[in-house]
Amino acid sequence: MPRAFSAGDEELIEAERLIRDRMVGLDLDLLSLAAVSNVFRTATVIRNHMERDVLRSHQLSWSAFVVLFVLRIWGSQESRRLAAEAGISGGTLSGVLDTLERKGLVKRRAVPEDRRRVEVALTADGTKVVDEVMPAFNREEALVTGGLTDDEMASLARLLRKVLRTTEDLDDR
Amino acid sequence: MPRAFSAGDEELIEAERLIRDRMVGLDLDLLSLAAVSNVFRTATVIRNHMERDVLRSHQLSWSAFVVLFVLRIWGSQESRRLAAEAGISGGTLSGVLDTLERKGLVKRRAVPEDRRRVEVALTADGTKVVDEVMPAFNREEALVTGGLTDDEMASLARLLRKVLRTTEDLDDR
DNA sequence: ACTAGATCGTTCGGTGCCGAATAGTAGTGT
DNA sequence: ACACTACTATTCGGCACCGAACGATCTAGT
Repeated sequence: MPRAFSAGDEELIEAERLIRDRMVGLDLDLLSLAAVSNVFRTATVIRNHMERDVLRSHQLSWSAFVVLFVLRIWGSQESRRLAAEAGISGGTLSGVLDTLERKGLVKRRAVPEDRRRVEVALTADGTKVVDEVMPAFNREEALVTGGLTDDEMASLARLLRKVLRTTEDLDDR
Repeated sequence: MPRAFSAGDEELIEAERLIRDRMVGLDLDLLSLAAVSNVFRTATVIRNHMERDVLRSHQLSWSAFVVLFVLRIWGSQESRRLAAEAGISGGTLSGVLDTLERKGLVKRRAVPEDRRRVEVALTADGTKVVDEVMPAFNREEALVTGGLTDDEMASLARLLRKVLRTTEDLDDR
């Protein structure tokens, strides 16, 4: 998303005016546009920051880390649920699991009752990696949210959850 | 990010308790964790929604649309700035521009004064595509933020801008 | 039993994405 | 003039990503 949407309040207002001028007649909802744009821009910047400063030194991609984290917190999972929790498609998960299995951080196991399904579990090495990375990751999370009070962090999380649920409801239809 | 972080307040609290239990001794900042997690989860869900319901029918990827949008609003750009505005690396932009140029939506032009640089401009077709897609895109933005009041949307944008700026400052060091 | 349909994980094609390496160009100092 | 440094866009390798197509497996209905 365009940088100027997010650089500061003054620039935001100017950006909105510019958009309204260039898109005259298109009748855009600029409040929604600004809110959604900032979600994307913030996510991109934080993700890049995390990949560079935390994950790279452990040779982990973003999705690989998310998968390991989900397994660490919620325990062994079947592929389908794991993909949903990690927010990636089944096809993508297959590739990520190939990578993680090659590194010995994760293990696939056939489910006896239903041979279509596969259960994924952390190995001891995998557990060790999450426990090393997670604190470093969380330290950076605290840094990037350092400009917010506790109330603002909670408020941010609450507003995002609302948008999230609304979008999921739209998709479920 | 894990679904349970975001499904609702009760589940969030349970998820936090679960994380604290599983990660005991790691001393995590759960407020930061929840805020950042929700940024990612929300961005992913909205992006997937937009790609499926708005961009697919126009054969556009997310980044391709962002590039077209930036060019439409801010006019012709040189590659370097365009990549920064779109939030992607220079290497990625080269590929995206190849795709867009192949479709005839965009045109590269050498800058006479400095032959290293390249200026990118929308074609007439490209302009037409943005003007078709943008209103549909914005309608979906309004839908996904439909659960928020105007004040909440503005507040969400403001909090995200704060996090964004903090992260950018971290990266600039 | 048997078939029709649903559901699972994987594979595949096309694209995006990054960082590193590269080639070409410009500016600076000597 | 010349080297040195800095900067540009591109190419490349490796991984991620999606949706569609696929093969294997389970389930329901007959």
